Amino acid sequence: MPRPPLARERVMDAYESILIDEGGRAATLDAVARTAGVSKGGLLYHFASKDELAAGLVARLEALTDDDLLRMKADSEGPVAYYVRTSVMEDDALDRALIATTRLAQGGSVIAAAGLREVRRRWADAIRPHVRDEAALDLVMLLSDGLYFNNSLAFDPADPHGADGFVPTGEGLERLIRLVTQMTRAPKGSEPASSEA
Amino acid sequence: MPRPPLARERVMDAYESILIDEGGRAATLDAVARTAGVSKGGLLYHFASKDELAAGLVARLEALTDDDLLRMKADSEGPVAYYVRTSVMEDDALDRALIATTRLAQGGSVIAAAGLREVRRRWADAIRPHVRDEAALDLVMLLSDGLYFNNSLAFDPADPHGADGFVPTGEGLERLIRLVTQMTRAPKGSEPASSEA
DNA sequence: GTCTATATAGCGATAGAC
DNA sequence: GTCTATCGCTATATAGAC
Repeated sequence: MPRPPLARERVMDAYESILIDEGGRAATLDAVARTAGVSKGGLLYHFASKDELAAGLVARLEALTDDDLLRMKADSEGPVAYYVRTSVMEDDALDRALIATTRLAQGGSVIAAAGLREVRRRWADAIRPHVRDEAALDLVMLLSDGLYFNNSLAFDPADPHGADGFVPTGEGLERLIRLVTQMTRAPKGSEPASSEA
Repeated sequence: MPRPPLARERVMDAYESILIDEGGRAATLDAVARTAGVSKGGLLYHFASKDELAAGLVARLEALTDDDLLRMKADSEGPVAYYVRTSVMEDDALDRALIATTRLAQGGSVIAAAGLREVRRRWADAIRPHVRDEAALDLVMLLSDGLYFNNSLAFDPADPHGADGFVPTGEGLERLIRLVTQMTRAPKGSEPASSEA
């Protein structure tokens, strides 16, 4: 990798943070530059337009998704439990990129919406061999989408009522994971690692 | 009801349509007025500010939700099947208000986010007595959220690949509904219509 | 590679005629 | 109740100095 300049990464981080904390409308070039500690001109050297900023975010999301797919494969609990568990926002790099991209997509960014569909497709492909059928796959994917959706509606991170109890945590989450893994598990000795159409 | 002026409703419809088709950023006063066939001044007579426009949308969403809760209660298949089935966008009035409000919320509108949480709470309260436990309720609610979320990512209504196969339809949807209703059904003779904490 | 200064356009909202 | 005209602000993007 050509290892990107530090300022570029700082701009990207600032863009992400503003999208997450204040929504798409607040993510102006001015606000992003100020938060990143550079001038508007400095920002525009690295990202020549707002569209390039969005494209940079999608690229970051896709790279982080690749990393996550490797961790998912290696997880001892299995992909379904891993996927559902990691869908409750922990504020790690992947969660942040995902929420930020979601905000952009809802604002009308075509490139962000396409990026979201692409990473979702990758996750679905990785999970498909481990569930019993397409209905089970739909269930797992949609459940995860629902978790991210609810998290993405909580704007004020200091407000514990942001997600308003719709995102289970702790024991509630564990019970949900047990319910879903039981409901979707592929029959023993079917296709634990094979390919499927 | 004092029956609102026609122009007011036309403005609201236009606002909704633009939010759905082009996203929150495109929903400017100019664009809304043009689509509604009134001038900007005319629009601002009915809605004195952009915030009032957003508040009007939330009010419409809440009214449509009340209607839907009545239909849900009366549905012969039961609330869970009804709720999941009606979560795949059919482009009816409720779906449109819900997607439009979602767009606003993701853009950073606090009032829209609060409105969404409120209607979601009403649906959850109506469904709770009909499922086995809180984990089952979480599952149903999150699944529905996931369906709406995916639908809300398909911007171009002419593009059938917008939701990219993640939203099951036809037989796929029926299988999903069967899976979920079986998974969450309350034990026979528990509390089919009682109240619960 | 980063800055300041500025061009240009679009937005929300007001004022006042009809 | 609806219109036109316009103000003041903010946004994206460019030009050019350092």
